[in-house]
Amino acid sequence: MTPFAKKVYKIVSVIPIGEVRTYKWVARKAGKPKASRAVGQILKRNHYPLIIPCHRVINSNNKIGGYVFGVNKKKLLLDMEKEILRCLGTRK
DNA sequence: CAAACTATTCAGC
DNA sequence: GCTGAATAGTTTG
Repeated sequence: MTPFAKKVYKIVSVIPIGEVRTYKWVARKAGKPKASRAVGQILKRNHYPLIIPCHRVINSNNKIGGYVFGVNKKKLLLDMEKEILRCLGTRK
């Protein structure tokens, strides 16, 4: 576990459901605004996918970068989380 | 330690 | 909108 990775994990795990953050945003929070690519790599090779909502981390322009299970799955995942929020919030 | 790789980002056209 | 170059960190040898 590298220090930078640790920061990234913590930051990403703080992202709320239904929200998305960009690699740049995470990198900036980690203290390395230029390490956006490194962030993506860490998420890709992370050993704790359960505590790291990597599907909530996308590139700029709200575009999905990549995903081990497929970009389409990632997109659906985000949409699914929105429905979860709707269930919890409006309790509909 | 150095080289290669990467789910990116920015600038130029 | 697409192509090319640059940045920083992880991983592997």
